[in-house]
Amino acid sequence: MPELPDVEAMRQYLQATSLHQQIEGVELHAAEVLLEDEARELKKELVGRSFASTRRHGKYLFVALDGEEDKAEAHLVLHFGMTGGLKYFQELEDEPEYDRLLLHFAHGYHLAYQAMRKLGEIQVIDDIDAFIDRRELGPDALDSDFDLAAFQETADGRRAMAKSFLMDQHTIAGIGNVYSDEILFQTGVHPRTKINSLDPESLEDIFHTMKKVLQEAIEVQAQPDQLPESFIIPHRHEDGRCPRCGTDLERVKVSSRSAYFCPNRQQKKET
DNA sequence: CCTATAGCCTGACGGC
DNA sequence: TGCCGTCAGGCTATAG
Repeated sequence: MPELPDVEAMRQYLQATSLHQQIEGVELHAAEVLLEDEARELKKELVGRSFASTRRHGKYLFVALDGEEDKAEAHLVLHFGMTGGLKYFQELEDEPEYDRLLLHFAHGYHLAYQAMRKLGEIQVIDDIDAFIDRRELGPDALDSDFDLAAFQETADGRRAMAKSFLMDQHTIAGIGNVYSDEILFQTGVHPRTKINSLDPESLEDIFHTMKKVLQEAIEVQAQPDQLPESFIIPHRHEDGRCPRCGTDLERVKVSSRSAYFCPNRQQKKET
């Protein structure tokens, strides 16, 4: 589930539940591939400290660690891959399946990072901006500094298909398979349209729709069943029909991902 | 520089 | 029932 709105919902969730509680224990369960550092280092970094604040960039969640003065600035980095999530709970019987990182707080509550498929990432870093640079992440899609002019600049000269363009984290950080479908659906652009073949008005429409769709999804905590029926997301499955004209939705591969679209409202534009 | 493709990881589901 | 292929809202490395 984790695209920008989902990660933002998790950020708010962690922010609301897990700040300012001392971490007493750290458990790792079959988490090797998720860890950049040695597991022992991760535990050493976390135990005795607490979470002070949160920040998100694209699909990455950063949690600042508070604590001993002699320790350097540090942030826990969480990336959720395709199946990751967070759960805060009190009773150990509520421990979720496939939890890879389990934190025990001083007052008896627990926070679990769980992920069935180990495609995510867990590590501790000292500098968020350096991390974003190192990963060559593009601007966060919802960053207010990322305005229309900046968007037009990133699109300039790009021959990629619209869907691939929106999903490229080096270009814009935060949009994945599902929300790229939504943005293109709402702008009436076929997912295989080449970015450099779009007229300026369509490109501008994509930009504004991108901001609006992501914002709206955050407002409902990225829960698909809370999104408007007029979105394509609730209908994004085999047998799904366009909520605006009733046409059977089609599915095509774009960059080896499944793109759902309405063949009536999203006509392919040849280059 | 750019874009497209395989591979990583694990489980669910449908067809034979 | 068991096996096999495909698919799943991720990213990186590599090939063209």
